[in-house]
Amino acid sequence: MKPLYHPALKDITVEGILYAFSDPVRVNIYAQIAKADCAMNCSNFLEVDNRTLPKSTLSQHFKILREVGLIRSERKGVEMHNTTRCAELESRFGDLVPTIIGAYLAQGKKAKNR
Amino acid sequence: MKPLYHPALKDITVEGILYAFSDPVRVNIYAQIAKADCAMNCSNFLEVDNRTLPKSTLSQHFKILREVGLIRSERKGVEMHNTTRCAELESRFGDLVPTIIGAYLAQGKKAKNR
DNA sequence: TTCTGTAGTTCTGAATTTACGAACTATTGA
DNA sequence: TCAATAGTTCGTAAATTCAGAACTACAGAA
Repeated sequence: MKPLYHPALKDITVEGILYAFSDPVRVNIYAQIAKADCAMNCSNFLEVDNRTLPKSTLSQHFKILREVGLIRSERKGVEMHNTTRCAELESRFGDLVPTIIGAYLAQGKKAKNR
Repeated sequence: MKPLYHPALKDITVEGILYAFSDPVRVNIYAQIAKADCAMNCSNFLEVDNRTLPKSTLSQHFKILREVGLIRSERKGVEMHNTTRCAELESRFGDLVPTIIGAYLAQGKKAKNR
């Protein structure tokens, strides 16, 4: 099995980030990892956005988040340990990622209050 | 020909905005409209990102920007008058859109300086 | 060591989405 | 009414995404 690819900070692009966040499932996953900034394995996400997703689909979403440079994934035993790369990202893109996630979460709250 | 659809402010979503910006061509078009905030017709964009695009493709990109709520398009004679809805957007999503466009433009500048 | 269960990846075909040329609509001005 | 310009819509080919099945990797038990 191929080793997981993580781009260097300098190779992370705004286009990549925007592409990754174009799917609400990925925004949701990223927001959850960011909130609980520590261990997060795929199985925590079998339910995202009230939808049950097959693990192959989830694996693809994690792969995209990883290869675009938003998260770091490390194998810990059988599980995968996913964390955000937010410190690095902030050094290069400022508030871009927090602003997107903030807007996404704020909208979610409003929707609930109806 | 069907009249052009523009969503009401309350129907604009973060998901929609992120989806629209997942394509660099659309980010580029939006950034240009925002910069020259006044008349902007499609033909100004036959060249985007150093690529020549057919007008049917451009028309689709404008349609997506419009239907997601990012721009407003009005027919003025034979041409189309495209403007951003930035005041409305800011009232609802704060800095979301300016932050995204800012990050995109900042990256472009860095790339040029190499 | 081997077996079993758990976690995740890769492969593959089907379904969906996107791109773009051709044909069409709308408007203006000769 | 005709021609020219601007843009949209249609149809299909190309590319992308989804999800089930098969596979790999590791840990713990027998």
